[in-house]
Amino acid sequence: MTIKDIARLSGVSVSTVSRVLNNHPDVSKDAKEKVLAVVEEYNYIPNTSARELGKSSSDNIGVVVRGMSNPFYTKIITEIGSGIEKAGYTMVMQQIGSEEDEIMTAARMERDKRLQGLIFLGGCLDYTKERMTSINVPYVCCTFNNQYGTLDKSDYSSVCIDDNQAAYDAVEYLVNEGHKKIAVLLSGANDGSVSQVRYAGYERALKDFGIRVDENLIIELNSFNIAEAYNGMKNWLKKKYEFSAVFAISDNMAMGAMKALREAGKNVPKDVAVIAIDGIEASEYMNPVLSTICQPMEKMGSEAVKLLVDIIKGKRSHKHVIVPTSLREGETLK
Amino acid sequence: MTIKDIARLSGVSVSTVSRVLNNHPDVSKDAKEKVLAVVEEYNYIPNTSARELGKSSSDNIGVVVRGMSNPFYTKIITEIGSGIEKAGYTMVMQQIGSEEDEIMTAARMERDKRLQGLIFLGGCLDYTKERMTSINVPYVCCTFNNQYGTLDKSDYSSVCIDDNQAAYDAVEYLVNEGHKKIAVLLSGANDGSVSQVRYAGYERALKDFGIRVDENLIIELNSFNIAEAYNGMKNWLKKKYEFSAVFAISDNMAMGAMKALREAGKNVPKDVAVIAIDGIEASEYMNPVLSTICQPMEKMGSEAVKLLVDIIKGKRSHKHVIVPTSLREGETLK
DNA sequence: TACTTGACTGGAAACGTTACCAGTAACGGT
DNA sequence: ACCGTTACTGGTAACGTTTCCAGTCAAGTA
Repeated sequence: MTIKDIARLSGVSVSTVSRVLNNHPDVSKDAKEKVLAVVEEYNYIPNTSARELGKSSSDNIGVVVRGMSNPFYTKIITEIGSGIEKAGYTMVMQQIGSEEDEIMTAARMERDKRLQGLIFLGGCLDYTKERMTSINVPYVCCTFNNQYGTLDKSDYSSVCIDDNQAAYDAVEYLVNEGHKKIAVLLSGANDGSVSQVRYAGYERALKDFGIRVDENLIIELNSFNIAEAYNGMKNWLKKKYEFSAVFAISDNMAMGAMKALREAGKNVPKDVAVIAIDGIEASEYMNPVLSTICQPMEKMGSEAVKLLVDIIKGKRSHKHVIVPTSLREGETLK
Repeated sequence: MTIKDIARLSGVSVSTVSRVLNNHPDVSKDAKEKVLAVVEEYNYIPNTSARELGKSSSDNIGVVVRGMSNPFYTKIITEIGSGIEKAGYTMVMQQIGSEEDEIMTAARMERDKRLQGLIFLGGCLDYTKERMTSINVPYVCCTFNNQYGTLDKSDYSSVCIDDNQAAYDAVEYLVNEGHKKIAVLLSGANDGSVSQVRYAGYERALKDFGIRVDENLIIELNSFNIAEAYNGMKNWLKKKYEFSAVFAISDNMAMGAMKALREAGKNVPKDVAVIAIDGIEASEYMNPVLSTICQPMEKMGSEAVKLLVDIIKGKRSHKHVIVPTSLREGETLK
């Protein structure tokens, strides 16, 4: 079944069929009906490859995810997927490990799959203006915004929370409960991005509240991995530094850390208060329930898609969206 | 940059360039080198649409996921994604809600994206022989195997654990601890599939150990959703049925249920023992650590891809793989 | 020597669309 | 009566590959 067969069967030309299928104007009601009837009858589906070749473009939107194992991303991806679908595009997802280069991956994808746009999820700070020249389609950074990077704000879009402020808020909650020795659980320089920004918020808060930053209370991990947080915390606890609270820059880390605390005989929240950022579902079912600054994951996903699609269609220019956070008062604070 | 340009620049014909790019035999070493040099120099990437059109086929493998929100699937998807990538194919993923029809979705995808094969993740029991005739490429069912369905075993492949036996094992552990009043948390008929099979294992075990099935101890939910398990358990607890253990057919459900138990003042495991099936990462970090029958998620994902690719390439015929489970002895058993 | 084989090559017709261009017919305004 | 416009239509050249076919040339064989 090709467009030619449809043309023959409905008694019009190939051009007319193509016009009908693409909702072009200038086609008579009569012709339209005839064509659609035949299309319906034979359950005809156009050949995507041929269509893409003809148009020299596609309806593909690329999604590059760094570290999909973090459950925080799952919800966002789900939302992005259905958003892309609904907008009539196709999602082409590529997950990459921490060692791979997402910009090169994206550039390859862009050409290979003839992408119309890109969404980066969980990216890094090292997006530089020069490197991004290899990307020739509009892109949206979801969950980070290259705040300290060299990118030109008018060259891309972003959807994220105010990470610095979220961290600040978290620390403020702890300080208000009387905590002064606040350990911070973060991911090392390589994984950069969000981790660094949130750390900056931690530092800013401490400074504001007149608390000295204590190097010994900084627990640096290599990733956002839950198991690693567990091990990292376990090792750090052996050093017996004094502390009364933990600020984990992600729920996942907090979950790992809490297990280590429990095993070390520390009661949360009696002995140690814990707060984090993310608001994933699992952490709401822990015992005790994790107190955390929630990111509106669904909204972030749908917003990223909406933005990108509008930009692709030329309906708007690049924009940087800061979505609001909310506190989940769990049982780990006091 | 097209194949024509490459041909011109390397002084050979288009055909030869095509042959080089596709690793066809019968091309001289000399020509091959010249072409590859030019390809390298100009960083040429073939046009996928044109290639697909020319071959009237693609390198796409479809993945249809029902309910990606269940973290159990995330790991499998990750593995499937990288497996497909490594095999030189492209993953086209489509997630569907509980109300959508995955067979129709798959059939549409197959034609639209010119799929070479399909992987179904988290499917249903209602795959019937007639309905599956709309799928004309090989497919692999991952995490379920249509055990009670009407499909012909030689028409498809599957990779899953022995769900019936896993449930049996779980119940056996409980019985060995002396439990007789074992509540079961499962997902209602619509969501069928795995839930039904596991329930059958529960029943079989009870029968084997001389315990009567008590309708009151069957807690039926509408999905595998954690929040729903929480609410379902909460409501069920109001009925004050006597019970000493809970068998949840999935980790996610167990996590929801445990929160409800906690809030009802029931201590796990002192008052109530809990066991589940899945072995997701989060449940290992709960307090208490969930005891569960682990599925080898990575293996299941990679196995599914390997099987499918081999079948696509004609290297083997359909096969049904049962992967082994393992017990994670957590802290919810005694 | 003549004939076959094998290794390699190029030309060109597909593949199934889109988009441009030219063309027709009907209709309104001068 | 003529022209311009509008509403529609069909023909056909792209789009960038793959693949088939026919060919060349050199080496091996009878």
